Amino acid sequence: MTSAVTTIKDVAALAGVSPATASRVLSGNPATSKESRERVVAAASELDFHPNAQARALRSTRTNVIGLLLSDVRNPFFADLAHAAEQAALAEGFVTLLGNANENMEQQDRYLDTFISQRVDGVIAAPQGEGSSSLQSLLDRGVPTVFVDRTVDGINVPSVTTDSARGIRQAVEHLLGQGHTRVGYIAGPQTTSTGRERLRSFSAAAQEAGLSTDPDLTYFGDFRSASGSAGAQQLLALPEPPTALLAADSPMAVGALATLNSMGIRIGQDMAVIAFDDIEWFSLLETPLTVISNDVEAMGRASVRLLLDVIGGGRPESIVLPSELIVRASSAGPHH
Amino acid sequence: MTSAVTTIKDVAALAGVSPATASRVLSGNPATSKESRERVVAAASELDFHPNAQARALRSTRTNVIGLLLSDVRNPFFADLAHAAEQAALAEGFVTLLGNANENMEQQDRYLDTFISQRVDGVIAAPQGEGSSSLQSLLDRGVPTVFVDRTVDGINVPSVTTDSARGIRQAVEHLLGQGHTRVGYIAGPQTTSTGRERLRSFSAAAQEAGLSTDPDLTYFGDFRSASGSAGAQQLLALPEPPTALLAADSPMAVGALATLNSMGIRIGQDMAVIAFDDIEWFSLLETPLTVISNDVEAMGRASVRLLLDVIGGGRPESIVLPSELIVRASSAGPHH
DNA sequence: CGATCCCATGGAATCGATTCCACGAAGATG
DNA sequence: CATCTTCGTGGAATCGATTCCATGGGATCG
Repeated sequence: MTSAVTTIKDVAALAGVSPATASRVLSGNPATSKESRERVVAAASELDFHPNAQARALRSTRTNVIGLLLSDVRNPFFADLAHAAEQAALAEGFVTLLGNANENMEQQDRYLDTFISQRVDGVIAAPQGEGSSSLQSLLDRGVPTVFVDRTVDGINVPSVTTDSARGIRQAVEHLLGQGHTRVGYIAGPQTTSTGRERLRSFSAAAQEAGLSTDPDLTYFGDFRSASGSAGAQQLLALPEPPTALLAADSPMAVGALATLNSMGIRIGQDMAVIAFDDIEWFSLLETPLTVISNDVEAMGRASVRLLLDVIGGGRPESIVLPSELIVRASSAGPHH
Repeated sequence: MTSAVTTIKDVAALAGVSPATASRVLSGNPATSKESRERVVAAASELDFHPNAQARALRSTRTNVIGLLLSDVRNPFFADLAHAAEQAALAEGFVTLLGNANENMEQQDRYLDTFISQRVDGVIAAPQGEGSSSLQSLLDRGVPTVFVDRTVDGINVPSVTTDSARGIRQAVEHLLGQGHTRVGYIAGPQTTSTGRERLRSFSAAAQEAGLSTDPDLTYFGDFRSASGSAGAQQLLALPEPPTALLAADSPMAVGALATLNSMGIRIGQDMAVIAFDDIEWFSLLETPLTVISNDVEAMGRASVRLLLDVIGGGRPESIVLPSELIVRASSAGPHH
């Protein structure tokens, strides 16, 4: 390990040109001769030169880093989203700083502050809450930002979201068609736009379809599996329990399934179950799960595309992707 | 949006001190008076000052960024690992650059080069392959590095791995006890240390236990679910098919399960199945899945702990975590 | 053939923090 | 009361790239 780090000066010296020329060659500036291009490239590879990204960013005010703020990569939905976004970013020459907010406001703000300090070129966020001062700082500084999956009321940045109303309406109508009238809803946290929108859509659809609007049929979870278990337990303990359950995301659905299994309640027979988000293995369950699916891959790619547009100075329109009910065996009629 | 960015000079001016003093206060240098501390902190908050991480890193040669190189976050094992590592790093004041290598050598090298350029303070990698020149560059430069889950032969860096031999031996003995003698093995890619070690352990255990060592009973997959499906198909098409399957990771197990389901083969009755890695919902399947489990959370945390030790100049011992068979219903005896 | 333009180039300033060094004031010691 | 520390401070150098600006040589044009 040679203690001295190789800098662009070393490369320039070896190539017999000035640092300015070496820099031009290495950063693709066209104002260079073929001769110096060859010499510099050879020298750089000879010295195994890796330009210092900090120095470069300091002067040029571009970092080629984007910040990706999610709730939790352990949720398959976000894992897919993270993978799609990261791969799309990489293809455009960006690397990804990952932040898991864990549905926690403080951690979200901590990451947003870090993104500001890191001077990331842009941020893709699945935000939560309302009055985040860090989010406001980010926008005040003009850091290019797009929302993905979720939005924040009153903050106008381009977003890629899912139209959950459509899938939820289909689900409600499907359940009604199967003879269900009391449907338990395991809601997401009302601090997220998706949590709110899905609950609103469900309530509206339930009312229109003539399902019971008993408020006890709604349980407020937090998008994590433990709350799905708790929700299922509470709903089943009602004097007049539901005959069907709809969970607002897949971890809560998993939690609910675990509860049902452990109570010996047969899914699709004693209890219909529908989950939001289609996860690969949901179709492998004893009773394949009926789901409201959306295209996560497309969402991840679209968010990067939008962000690049914003970075480039554009003002792209927000994108709303469709959701759709996929009927499998878990949503059969009530047991008689 | 004021066009001028606020720098530490602005903070210093507002606080009535020099930039040097402001810097000392903001970076926690104890050589500061209470008075200037208060004034600087107040000024910084008043101006919503976020120090430029690039400038700081350039001078101080510390970035407070670590690079995390994984195969694919969509694999729940790596998602759990990423989450644990990222949270542990955050608690120590580090943010995480995420790289998905996708079991692809070029992409791995691309990320390692990026990590070098970004001058990350350390790298946690689940590597693959052998003669990666980028990996060699990383180590030649003395970038603190630890391996997690996987290692590279001939490269001596601290690592956190799983002793898969133990769990595999238990699985083989368990299957033998259930009367199985032909066990199909869906192996991981032999370009990874885990792929090799698990195959070696399985072969050794199978031989010792007296199971069939027919080479056709081994299918070489790539740790992705499609190869699990293909593997199950090929193994079942043998003239003398196995009565049990062991998959070297969870996505391949999922693929195999999908194939078995679609062929109408009943898991735990017509075919025993055991998977490596315990995923939350494996116990929710029609036939809860017998697995070889390991503590991913602990692995993630340990890798950060080791890395911090290396960054601090230590030479920590590698850690090997145990694996253990968890018997559920999917591994019953062969059907008669 | 002289004036003009273009293009590759090098020198030097610059980005925004940290840190070395020197300095003066205050407190400790004999 | 003189000397020696200790401590907080500011000025200036520094990290390693990019980029502005000036320059000289060759091609182009009238």
